[in-house]
Amino acid sequence: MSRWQPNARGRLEQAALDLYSERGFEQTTAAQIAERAGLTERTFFRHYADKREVLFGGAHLLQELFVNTLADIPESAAPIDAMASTLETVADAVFLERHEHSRQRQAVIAASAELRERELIKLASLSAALAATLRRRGVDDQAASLTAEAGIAVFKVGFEGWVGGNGEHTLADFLRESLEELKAVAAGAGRRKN
Amino acid sequence: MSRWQPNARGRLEQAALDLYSERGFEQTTAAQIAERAGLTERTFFRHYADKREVLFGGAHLLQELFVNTLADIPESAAPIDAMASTLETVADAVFLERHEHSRQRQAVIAASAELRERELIKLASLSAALAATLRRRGVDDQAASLTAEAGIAVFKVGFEGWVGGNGEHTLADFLRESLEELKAVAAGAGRRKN
DNA sequence: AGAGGCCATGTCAGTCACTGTCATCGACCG
DNA sequence: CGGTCGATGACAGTGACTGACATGGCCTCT
Repeated sequence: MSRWQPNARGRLEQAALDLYSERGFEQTTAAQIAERAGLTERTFFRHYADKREVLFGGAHLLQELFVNTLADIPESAAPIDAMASTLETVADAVFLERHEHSRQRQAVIAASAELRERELIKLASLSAALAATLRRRGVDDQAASLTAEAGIAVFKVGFEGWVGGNGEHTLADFLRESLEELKAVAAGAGRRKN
Repeated sequence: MSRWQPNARGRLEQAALDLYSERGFEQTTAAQIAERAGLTERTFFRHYADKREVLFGGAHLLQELFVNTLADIPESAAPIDAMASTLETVADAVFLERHEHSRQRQAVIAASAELRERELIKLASLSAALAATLRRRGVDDQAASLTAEAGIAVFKVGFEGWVGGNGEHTLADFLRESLEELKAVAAGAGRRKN
């Protein structure tokens, strides 16, 4: 019999997501999350640097997956194709079974400006890491930054479409569509309505 | 003789930028900013919703300028060209005489994760406003989002180059270069080093 | 000119995010 | 069995931010 229940982090994350969903992020105190998880406020802040971070615990692993996936693609591929392939691979590896979970999580984030800020800086960090990986593959500085930023833009737009959809199409489907649209736009052929 | 010195907001902004530069954002308290501006902490928070916002007072006006500029471009222009033109027009209207000021401000922001978060959400807001403007011009939803995101990416990369440069070239110069690079990247021709 | 309202600011008390410090106590190691 | 370690608790403190109310020049209306 151990002194504490196991998986403190997991309990904190679950309690936080539930409370943020029920009453909103701003209306939830760290002490309430800790209490629901059977811990104290002080312990909450030992596991997470701040109230928002508890929703982004997986971001580091996700970024690693992105970077490793991109690094494993043959350097013969054009940067934009390497990015496209990376996005699709990660989408299939992580987001195939998570439509409902992603939807709930995204709803919570969208409802709070503070959480949106945190999500944006995570995406910026991801973009910087992808750009650095492209540079290691021999891509020019500026081209690497722009390829990574474009990839993130494609991901944002595709993800938004996927989360708002009914689950009939996979995230990878949305990403392919989004990438094609970006190529069309960059070529000066932005699509008109209808 | 009026009861208070005029231009409270301006004094607060100057005091904040100075203090953030001198001792860093986290090491500066709102009370210190207010004191240097000859006001109280409470008054600081009457003018700015939080400690970060004092550095972003002009963002709303800048966004308006972007949107109005884009809205004034003939609808016959391709979306990406309208975006490109908008970026250059704004660059020449606002950032011609501000190289040193932009450099100092950007250094302060880059030094603080919290300030970077705030900057990212301002850029996201700008992107959303530009996308909405493109939609009003008859551009398809997804194409509008991607054109706006691409424009912001071009702006980020160009701005970074300009701020890091010696002032020989204008921001508009950097933006043109960045846009060309994005077009090359999207076409599958990302530039290699050297 | 005088009355009254307006509005930017001051004052003060309160909540909550987050931190530093020290105590506790089961687990594990030798 | 004694000692160390690691996760947690307890508690006090700082600083961001808010709500409520007071103050006193300034403007308007008469």
